[in-house]
Amino acid sequence: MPSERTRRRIPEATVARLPVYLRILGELADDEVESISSDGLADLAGVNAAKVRKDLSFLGSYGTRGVGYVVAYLVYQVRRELGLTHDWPVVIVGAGNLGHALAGHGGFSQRGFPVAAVVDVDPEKVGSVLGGVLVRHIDELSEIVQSKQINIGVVATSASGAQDAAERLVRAGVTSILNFAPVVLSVPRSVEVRKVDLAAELQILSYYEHRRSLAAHGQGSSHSATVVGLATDNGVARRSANA
Amino acid sequence: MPSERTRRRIPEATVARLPVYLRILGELADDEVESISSDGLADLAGVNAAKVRKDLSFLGSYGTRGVGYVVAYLVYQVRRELGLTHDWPVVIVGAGNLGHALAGHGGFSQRGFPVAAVVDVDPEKVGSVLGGVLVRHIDELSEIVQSKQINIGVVATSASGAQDAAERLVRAGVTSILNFAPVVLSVPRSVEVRKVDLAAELQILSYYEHRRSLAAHGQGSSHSATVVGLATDNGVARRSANA
DNA sequence: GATTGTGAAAGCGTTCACAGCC
DNA sequence: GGCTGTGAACGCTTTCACAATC
Repeated sequence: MPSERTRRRIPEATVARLPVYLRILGELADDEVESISSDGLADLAGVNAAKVRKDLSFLGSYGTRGVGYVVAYLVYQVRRELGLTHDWPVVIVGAGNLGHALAGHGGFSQRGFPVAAVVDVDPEKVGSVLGGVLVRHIDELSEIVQSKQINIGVVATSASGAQDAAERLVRAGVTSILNFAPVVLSVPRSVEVRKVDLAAELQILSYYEHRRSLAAHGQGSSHSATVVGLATDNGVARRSANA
Repeated sequence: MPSERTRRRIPEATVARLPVYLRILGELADDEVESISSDGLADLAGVNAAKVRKDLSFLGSYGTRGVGYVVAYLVYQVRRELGLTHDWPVVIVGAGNLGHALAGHGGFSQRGFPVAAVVDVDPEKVGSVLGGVLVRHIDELSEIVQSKQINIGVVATSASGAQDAAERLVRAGVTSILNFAPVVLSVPRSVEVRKVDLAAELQILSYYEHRRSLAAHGQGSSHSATVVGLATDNGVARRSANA
């Protein structure tokens, strides 16, 4: 009999939404809200209620029909599923602009990801203090990762330094990487990589802006009815727009 | 006859990958590579060749059978599709840690998104210079957006300031927002929002790390064969891993 | 009466596999 | 022979709709 703990794998799309639910549930708990319906949660998360119910059903049956979900209990279950029952110290590679901001950004430690170390290749930067953490030389990476039991590394180098940083992290024993450099990292399949590509995000927005301007100038193909939607700004209100 | 310019809408997933192809094509051009096959591009982008061909086919038939794609021509076509034939000035709201890093980050202007302005609510911060841009008061937002014809805004405030920042941006006339604050923004449907949620990214990595540790400790359900995969680290090689 | 949990349907996105073209 | 472009198959994700439960 497989342990009750190891249930079916959770779809990627659901995993990506759990942190959003978790944050909202935390806020509700702070406001001393005791329970919430899938509808309410959906509203706050900007998704629809069916999705919330499906997503949460992958964790188990933690709601009560006719009532909703008990906030505190659900927080506990989501945290457990995400592996947030203990802290995950991270190491940041790159003490430049971005590494600086990330180390100084309280949100990390606050949410269970204390910055255990910052390393850089540049000896000039070694020794300075970033967000309360001493910057060390990248050659010390292995020792740091080992001694502090770090599983997650953050690549905050320039594009040209990123692949090397990733390889060093992998060699040091890190198995998950969050990559801020605009490069496709080459790592063993066993290493999980997520990327945050700022320029790409802006380019995606640019695509939609561009389309919009084509439509607005009557270059729209069959129906320029979509343009009407643009005009139908209902001030600043949404909530349950996705229903 | 609809203009040749306004072709079928491009799937979201494809739009999200175009910036990656574009960056790689740019590097190839710098290296004076003249043409590339879908296979080669797929390799560099970390996806498979069928996906590259499907994606590019949405732009039109710009390849040559038996040969591949001419790099310079494809760069032009992708840029045109993404609306990158002109610059898109952006305004950053929030002159804190993150706003600082973003403004100082050369990558923005370099890729066609010059930081036209940084604004903040805090009068203390107004007047200082960030990444070569003077920080102005948020009350001047409308004037700035109007006079500089800004369509894209970046929310780099704290969680508590984000919704207000978004509303001000929308009122000022911005129609696309890149949100770095850990909040679900409520905006009119006509406004495009993309979010970058650092804590969420780390929590997603934590999920996979956590799973891994469950499997490693023999708590795996049916087959712990996946663990073997972990041991099969082939040093640091991947490329075409997705094929 | 309210709300969850979930099969079934619909909608997207990815991959296959091959005809078409150089 | 090599490589693109694409219909068709497949798989994942979302949404619907309703029986089960409080």
